[in-house]
Amino acid sequence: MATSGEAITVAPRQRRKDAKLATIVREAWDLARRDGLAAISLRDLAARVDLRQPSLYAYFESKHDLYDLMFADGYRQLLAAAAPEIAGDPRRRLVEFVRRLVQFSTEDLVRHQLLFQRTIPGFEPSPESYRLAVEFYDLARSRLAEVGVTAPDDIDVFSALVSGLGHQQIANDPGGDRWVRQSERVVDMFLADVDRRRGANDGRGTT
Amino acid sequence: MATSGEAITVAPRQRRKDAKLATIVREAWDLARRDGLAAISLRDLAARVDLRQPSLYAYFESKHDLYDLMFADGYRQLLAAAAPEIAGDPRRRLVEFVRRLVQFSTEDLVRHQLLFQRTIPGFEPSPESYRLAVEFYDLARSRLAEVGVTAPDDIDVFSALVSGLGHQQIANDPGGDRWVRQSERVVDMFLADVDRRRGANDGRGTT
DNA sequence: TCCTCGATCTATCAGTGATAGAAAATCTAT
DNA sequence: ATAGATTTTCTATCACTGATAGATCGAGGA
Repeated sequence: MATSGEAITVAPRQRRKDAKLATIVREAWDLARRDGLAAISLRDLAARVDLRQPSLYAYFESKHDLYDLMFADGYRQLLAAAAPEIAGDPRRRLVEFVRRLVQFSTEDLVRHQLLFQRTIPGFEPSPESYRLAVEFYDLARSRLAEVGVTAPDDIDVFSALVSGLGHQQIANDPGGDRWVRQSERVVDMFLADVDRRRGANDGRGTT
Repeated sequence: MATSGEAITVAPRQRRKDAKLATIVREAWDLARRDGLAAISLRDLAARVDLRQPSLYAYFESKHDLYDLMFADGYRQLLAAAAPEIAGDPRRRLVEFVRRLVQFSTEDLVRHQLLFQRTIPGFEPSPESYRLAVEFYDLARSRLAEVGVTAPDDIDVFSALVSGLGHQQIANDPGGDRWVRQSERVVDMFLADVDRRRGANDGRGTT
């Protein structure tokens, strides 16, 4: 009675605030998609959630703080898109993982900019938000480990391949699949290279 | 006398204006590197070139137009960095070409953002500036043709590899060489993949 | 029922890009 | 050399931005 009483009485205010904050973040994404990430107007945003502009500061401390909320939200979306288990052998799991990442990039330009490009002057994710990013990179590393890739250089090269596919896709064929469909080829190319180098110095390759 | 007279009399005004415009663009890059691309203040910029803010509008029509001048300037820098001839066989020439591109990206974050990322809301390069970008991509295509790569899919994959190296380098190791030094490996990986696929359908690969 | 404190408001600030129109500087031609 | 024309720069101002101060309102707990 005592504990549940406390929890319930504290809840309603906090619950409404959390719900409204979620609405704010959702509308902020919508505005960003319409006008551009840096062009979000707090007055526009406030109007969309039935508030005046200064009232927003009850939900975040600054515009950068709003970007931080969106950053964390974006990485949660990424984890939700990338984490679900995939059936099949490790190679196939890696291919599908890559395909999901490139697909994720192409779905939302401004989300891609906020998560993967340093596009807002002065913005840096908070430690709490950054933890979500690290969580994602750990997930990627584990997918790679499943196919036996653990060397830092190999991981660096792999990260470049994936980010390159995503970047080209969104920059030159937004909404299409011109680079998404290269996912399997690029993974095979990468795995063949790792194999070839593991097979060792047969003359070319590493100097 | 007549023609040279005309040319000389018209020149001084235009020459001074061109020189001042060059100064403005140079100072704009400097401000962008300090404060961020989107955070350039026209009043700050004007103060640096001994003008008041409205006077800048004699040199460009809007802030987007300033970005366009910087965009063109950036691609001229890229062409200057990438175009010089390279000695050696085609493969070596391609490796060095890629190394130069990745190096170019890492040298200047905001330049990379303006040239390769759609970071300024609403900004699109003018046809005249875009022509410089096309010129660069033609140069890249010719380097690829030298090693026998002309298929659109191959070019797409190559572009993803290079942009991925540049992106990771500037995002995660600005000023360093963690991805720059993977240039040769990535080119060899790519060429081996093209060869392997040219060697044809030995069971895996294309479906 | 009172009263506290959280939520929202109005009013205002300095700074932004952009425009209008006056003043100053420079070149051209008589 | 001087008058006229043109270019360049200026001051003053606009609407809009993110942010802050302080008053007002309203729901929750005693």
